[in-house]
Amino acid sequence: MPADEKPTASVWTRPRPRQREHLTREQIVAEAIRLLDAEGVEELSMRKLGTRLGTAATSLYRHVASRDELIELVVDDVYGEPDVPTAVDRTRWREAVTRSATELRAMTLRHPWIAPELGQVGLVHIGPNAMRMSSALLAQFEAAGFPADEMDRAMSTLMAYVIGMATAEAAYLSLITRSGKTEQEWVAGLRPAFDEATREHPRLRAGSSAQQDVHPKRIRDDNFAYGLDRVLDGLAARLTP
Amino acid sequence: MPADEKPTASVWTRPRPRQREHLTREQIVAEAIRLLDAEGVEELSMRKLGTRLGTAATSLYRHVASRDELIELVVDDVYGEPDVPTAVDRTRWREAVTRSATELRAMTLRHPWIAPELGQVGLVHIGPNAMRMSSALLAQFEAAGFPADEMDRAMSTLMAYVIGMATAEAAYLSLITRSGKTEQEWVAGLRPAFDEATREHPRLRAGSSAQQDVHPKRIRDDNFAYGLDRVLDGLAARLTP
DNA sequence: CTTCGATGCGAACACTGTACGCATGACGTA
DNA sequence: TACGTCATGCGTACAGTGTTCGCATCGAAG
Repeated sequence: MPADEKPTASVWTRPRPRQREHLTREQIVAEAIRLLDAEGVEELSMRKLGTRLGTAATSLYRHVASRDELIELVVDDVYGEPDVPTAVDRTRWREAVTRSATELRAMTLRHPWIAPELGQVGLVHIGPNAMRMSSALLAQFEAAGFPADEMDRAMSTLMAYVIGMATAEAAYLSLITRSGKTEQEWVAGLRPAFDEATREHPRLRAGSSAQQDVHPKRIRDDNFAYGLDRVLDGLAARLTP
Repeated sequence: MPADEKPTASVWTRPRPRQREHLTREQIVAEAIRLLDAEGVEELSMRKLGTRLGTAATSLYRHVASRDELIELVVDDVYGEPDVPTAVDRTRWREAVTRSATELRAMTLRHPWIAPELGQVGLVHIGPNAMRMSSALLAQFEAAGFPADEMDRAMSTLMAYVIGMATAEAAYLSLITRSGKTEQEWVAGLRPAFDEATREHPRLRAGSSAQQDVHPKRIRDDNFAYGLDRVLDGLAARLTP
């Protein structure tokens, strides 16, 4: 065997032709979501994703135009998760909307990395799942009795609240995850710095110190429910004059 | 003159010692904001920013620990822009809050790149400007008569709505800016694709086609005002039972 | 068996954030 | 005036990024 043989010349060194069960866009998106959930958005690189899928990074470009497009696909895929009620009867629209809002929040908390993307791609997505979701949500406001020219403003109001709130929570939880501590440890550890920073703004301290012992997750759930109720109160007032 | 002389050996090739008017953190932040406004967040690189300031990229690290920290500084600096009323009398809290919300939205629209950052850093910032702003806003809810344990929930509700709405708008406007067209051209150009995409969800088309001739900016302003009024209605209902 | 389009992939390019170490300036002290 | 010290600027380098290109190889169709 000559020493200078090219690597591809030997049957042994040449990589076995891989089992050609074709790489699909769906597999790529699914694995990307797994990677994003595990490591966050800035740890998603094409090479790392390729490795996880057992392919070279550049192979991904046969199925996806760019990293940005991949993220668009990933976002729309996640939009397929929330289970928003479709058929609604007139008297229970508020239940349905509450349920939808809760599902959307849960979606964002399951995938905290999605929040900044929503801020980059916008809240109006044209992916199929996002459209299905929006359409179903809009149907709920229609069933509630909102006139046609007010329906989408009502929906935007709700969506803005939900996304805004969930974004704040997601960012907060991402920080904690990156720090490697539990939420309670993290809160406790930050308290001195927080007290120091709020020395000049004692008002900001009032609300949080009252609930010092309550489980943080409970607080967040309550906060979300409180605001959601206020928003729905305000919207409902438009229906019964 | 020997041919192999090192560049630093000659008085002529050696760069003149630069006028040492020290680079400051303030200058860096200010120039970063200018660059971000002009080119967006992913065009902000340390080298490009250095060039604009007439320094080497690595010099920036004497004043700023990392790119991420720079962005934190930049975000807090922008939080210094909105003019939120501080002293409020009991009967006019709603005016004050409306004014604050409008200022916050304007801030986000002036600097659309800030929206994704809010989703990454969180809505609760510990920068001095962000804290001053939060404190002033909270004072308005206090003046309105919200009990201490409800004040910050009310504020969070409002902030979530404002940030959510402004984020959506900012993302939308960023897209348009990047396309190089005016908002009206862009809307018109996208209409066919939109109609195609909404073929299966005709509900989504209803609201937008009704306002086809209205100036888009007007629509956005109205949408924001509508939702803000609903949120404030819902909050106000807690004060006068 | 041959041909052909679709797919995987190695190499390369331009670019990124940032660590390191050296040079140079300004400044307090002798 | 001379020296030492410290903060600052910056050239170099490294590991990593997204993406393009061209070649190799495959499955299926003719």
